[in-house]
Amino acid sequence: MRLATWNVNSVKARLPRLLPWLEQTKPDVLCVQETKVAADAFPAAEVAELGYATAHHGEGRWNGVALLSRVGLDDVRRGFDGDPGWAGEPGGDEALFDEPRREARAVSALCGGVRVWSVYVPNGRTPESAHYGYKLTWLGALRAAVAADLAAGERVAVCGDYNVAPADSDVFDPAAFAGSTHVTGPERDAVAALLATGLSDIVPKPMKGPNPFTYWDYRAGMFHQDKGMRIDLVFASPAIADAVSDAYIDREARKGKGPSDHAPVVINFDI
DNA sequence: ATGTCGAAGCGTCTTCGA
Repeated sequence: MRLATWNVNSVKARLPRLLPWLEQTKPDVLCVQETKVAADAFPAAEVAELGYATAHHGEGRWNGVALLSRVGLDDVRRGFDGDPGWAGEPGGDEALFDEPRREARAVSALCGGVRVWSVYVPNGRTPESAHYGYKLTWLGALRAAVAADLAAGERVAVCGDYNVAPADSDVFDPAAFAGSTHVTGPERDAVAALLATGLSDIVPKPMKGPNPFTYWDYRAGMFHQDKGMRIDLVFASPAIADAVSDAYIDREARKGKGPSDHAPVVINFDI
């Protein structure tokens, strides 16, 4: 089975890159993040022509996650129990409202015998913002939901944009991130706690250079200088992790005309 | 490392988030 995850930064804008990539790479399952389209606006017909069924969880301007599968797509779950929701404006960093609203940041389904999750973890903005607290709480709730899947005996792969670099080696210069989100102790602890439910971090090999980065800012030639981060992660339960035959970052997809700022992570395994 | 990109609003620019 070939499983991939890709933050496409708008599925509408990225369709001219996504469709050829699917044809070339032929993943069995692709986890997509930041679709940025309403629930019914995912280009499902276009990917269906390539043999993929779609489960999309979307809300419009922000967020949005999807699963594309050609090996089955059963028991689809949009969101998860315990999701705390965000009590602010969709784009703001302050909590303003009494009633948090759940955002389209997680979808899971059974694909080829695996409970596959596509997740888009809240950014956190700054460590001082309410959004940062939301990020930590959200990760804690995700941990509980994934633990329930494992307790139910499912094989599990939690894939997506975690907006956390697990280690200093996952950023181009730790000093440049002092005081920033993505590298703080509490964020790394929350990700470690998710792993501690019984998952392994499948670290992909970079196809060029020493750094396993999956994201490079569009600005300032960051990609060409390889000033990136590893924030797109695949966490897999033992039956999968022990069966991985290959794992790589498709940096070719970050090149050329109209790329996403994230590259796909692809893993192959035999179960 | 703040150099770009994408969405949305009533908009052919501005604002915001990432």
